[in-house]
Amino acid sequence: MPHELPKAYEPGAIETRWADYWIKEKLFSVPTPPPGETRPVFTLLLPPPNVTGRLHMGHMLNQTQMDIIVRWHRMRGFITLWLPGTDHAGIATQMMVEKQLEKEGKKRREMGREKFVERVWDWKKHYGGAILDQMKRLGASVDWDREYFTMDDNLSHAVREVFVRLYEEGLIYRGNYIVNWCPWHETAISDLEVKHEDVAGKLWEIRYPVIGTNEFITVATTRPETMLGDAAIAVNAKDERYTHLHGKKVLLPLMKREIPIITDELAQPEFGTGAVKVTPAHDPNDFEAGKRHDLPEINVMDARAHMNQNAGAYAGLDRFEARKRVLHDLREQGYLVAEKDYVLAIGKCERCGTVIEPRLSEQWFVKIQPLADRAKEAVESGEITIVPENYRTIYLNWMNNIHDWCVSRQLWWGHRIPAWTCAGCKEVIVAREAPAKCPKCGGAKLEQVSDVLDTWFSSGLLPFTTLGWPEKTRDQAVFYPTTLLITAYEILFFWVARMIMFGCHFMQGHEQDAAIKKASGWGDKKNDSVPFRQVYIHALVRDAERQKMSKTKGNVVDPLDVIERFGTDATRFTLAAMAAPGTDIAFNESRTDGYRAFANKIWNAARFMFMNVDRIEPGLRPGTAEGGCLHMGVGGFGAATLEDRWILSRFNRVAAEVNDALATYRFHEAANRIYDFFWGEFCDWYLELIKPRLNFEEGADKRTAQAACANLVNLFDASLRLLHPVMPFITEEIWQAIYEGKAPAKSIALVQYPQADQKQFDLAAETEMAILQDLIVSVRNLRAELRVEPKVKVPIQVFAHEPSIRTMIEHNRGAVERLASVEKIMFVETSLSKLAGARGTARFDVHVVYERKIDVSAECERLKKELEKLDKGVGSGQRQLGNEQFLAKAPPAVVENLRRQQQELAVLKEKTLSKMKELGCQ
RNA sequence: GGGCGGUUAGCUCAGCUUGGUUAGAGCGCCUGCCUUACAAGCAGGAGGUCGCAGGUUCGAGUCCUGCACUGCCCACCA
Repeated sequence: MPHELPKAYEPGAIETRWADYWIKEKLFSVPTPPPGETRPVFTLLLPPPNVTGRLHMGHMLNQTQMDIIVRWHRMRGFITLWLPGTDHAGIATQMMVEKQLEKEGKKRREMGREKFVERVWDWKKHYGGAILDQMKRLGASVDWDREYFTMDDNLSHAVREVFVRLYEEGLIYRGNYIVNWCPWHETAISDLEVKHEDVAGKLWEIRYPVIGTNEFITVATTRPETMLGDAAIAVNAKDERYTHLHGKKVLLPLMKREIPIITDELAQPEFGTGAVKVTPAHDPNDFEAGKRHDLPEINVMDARAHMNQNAGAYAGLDRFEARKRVLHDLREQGYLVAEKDYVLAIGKCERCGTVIEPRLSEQWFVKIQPLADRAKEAVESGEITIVPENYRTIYLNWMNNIHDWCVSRQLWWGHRIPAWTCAGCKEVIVAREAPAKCPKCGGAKLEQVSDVLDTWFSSGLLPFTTLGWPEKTRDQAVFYPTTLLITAYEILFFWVARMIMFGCHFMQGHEQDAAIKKASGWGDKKNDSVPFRQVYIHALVRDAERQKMSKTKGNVVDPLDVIERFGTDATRFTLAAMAAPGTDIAFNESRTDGYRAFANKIWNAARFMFMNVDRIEPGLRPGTAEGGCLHMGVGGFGAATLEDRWILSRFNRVAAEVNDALATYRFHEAANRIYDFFWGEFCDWYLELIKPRLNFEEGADKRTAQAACANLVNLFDASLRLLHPVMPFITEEIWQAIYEGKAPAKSIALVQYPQADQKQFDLAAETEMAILQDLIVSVRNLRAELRVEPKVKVPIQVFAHEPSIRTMIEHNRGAVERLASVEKIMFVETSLSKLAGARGTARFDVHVVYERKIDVSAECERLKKELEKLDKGVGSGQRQLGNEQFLAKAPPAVVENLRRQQQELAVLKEKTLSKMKELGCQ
């Protein structure tokens, strides 16, 4: 059946068809390998997108890179598991559903917890995971049979198990501390969820009258409303300005409360007045100081950051309104001394932007140091490697300055903390399942603690909970540790660090199946408790102006829109080609447009192939591709020509480079190598060179055409396999078309990735081809210089510097004539380089025999520029060659190269000068 | 207050790990071609003192130091 492909590549239809096919055929589902398995294993956990999420460019970059690496491993024969799932995303999801309720005029609290959670589940069932559907469009080759949700029963069970164990080990504790509190969400959040922002604010100086004196003591604050909860004034013991006030008391303005002057390190003499107000319930430093001096903790705000009854006359006011009133009253009563401009870093909730209020409340914390020590060691020892390496330092620095992790959230959506309070004795019981009665007092009235866990608590467990933990499963033996984690820098601390801490702790003593571990290349790694062996941190995708994409700026590029217009393959290729490690990507559509053209190029090259196959050798399919390399000229097709040997050598070199680049996550290098090879070498040269062989006349010997055809098909097949991880759709489409339903596998994704065969490297062919290309390009240049009419074929003279070069040119005479519009080639035995319309190189001189028609002034202008360039080259070369140090110290090959180059430059210069003279240039 | 990155053609970026041809690509621009795979193409061309200043070296876009501009991350100093 003849291959009929539309003239232009239309990605849309093809891509959805194959994406559906891959899923329907379950091509990427991985059953648990039984004991005795000896193939290497590659495991990758998809960073779970939020269940409320929509696909953005960051996901697309992340998933493209993962899919490239995953497909590459799969094609190289690894048992390749890519595990997908979604995160329940506590705060984000709750917020979204709450906003939805708001539109219906309903409120979460009026609804009650049970109904609300039901509603969220409802939402999840209907709309959750839209992002996974979007992923399918990208061709992400994940195992859909293993899809998980962080609140699935088994994962929730594991979360409780972890919590209880940590509690029993003393690594989780409960207590009253100052935490970051979001008054909008009305919940505690972790340090990481607070974003600091420099804002121009004020520093107010307030004076407090010292009781029993006429003096005042002046303090500075950026949050004057908190003074209502002041418990003391602190001065530094060494600060002589205040020595005489030690032990005295001040009268707190507005509240008319007496509070002591204490000495504490909290007050630094250099800052401001050297005296500082102490508000234990509203500032972490003050809280510590309060503990040291046994001060009362006076909380003056409620959960919404409105002033409470402790705030006296200000009760009921919002904190910012209270601030205004307090300042007003202080000013009126003569206590406000100064108001200074001040730049302060205020913390905001990363989700809603509300200014964080430090709040004293009872929360659950993970005691982090013991976990962090191990997590640090895992990276320091190299059991986990982080790429690019500079993130290693960042990670270790963070681990060195880590604080206990507040894991409780005053939310309703999430994993509820497995702890119960006894109504009788107020004892808190932590248990895997709801206890029937209080173990202390026997009371049966037990109520579960209402807090839920930080989302990252459960996602930090995923590397092992998705593999069946706490059971000891075969999946764990095979797939744990996972091989790699590919993720964005943003969640290095949120997620990556926590997975390392939890993994090292809970999988301690775990051993991967020895045979698999060895086959996978981890035989010498001692520590199998780590959640992954490598971490690759990728860049951020920004907009074309390098701005961070954000909804508020309105500069978000929707990947699905880009895909719609340019195709998934082109979009994937763009991201891969721009993903040089370490630098952010400024996403630029014009690049994608260029790669759409690349897809079209591949498409049309395929049309060309099919056109010839159908005519010359219908039903021809690629031969055995042992080891992924090509076998050309086999099957009695005759000896390989120069272009065959050349392209085969080039292909193998490119395959080596691409494999090498992928092994080190140099995605841009892999993509560019393939691009340059396919377009610049395969299409521009190889296809052009074999056209005469393919265009055999009826009645002539068909064998040459058949050989060319076979080579073409083999090479195309191999190139598609090489490209497949980056552009899975177009490669699948053409690959399937080549095999016409008789493919050796269900998908190109399941056949072997090309590996370089060093035996196919052919330096001679590459050198000869370079000369031939140089000759053809030289003639084209000369034709342009001489203004030869486009269709006129011209005779050329060639002086080959060596007989072998002459032979080579003679053998490829047809190519020169065809590709450079040459009428005939005349070989001469004398140098031609000084003639007008001629060019001399190290290997040959060539002269285009044509009476030139030249625009004299334009030509003179051009020659003048060329001369300047040459002069520069000659100048620097002469300087170097005149330098004894250079001659003595530089490697001989470099010197030799320079000498030869100088000779060539000299000839060119002389020629340029004589041309100018001839034209009468000034 | 610490830490990290970027600065190369009009635009977007490679190249720097390992110093050595006349510094590359895509897009855009100019010239000429509808050459039966592809005008989303082909051939040719213009365009860069590689942010600035020093240093190391026979030789620096590449290594070192400082500076400038720019972006990001971390940080409980009122």
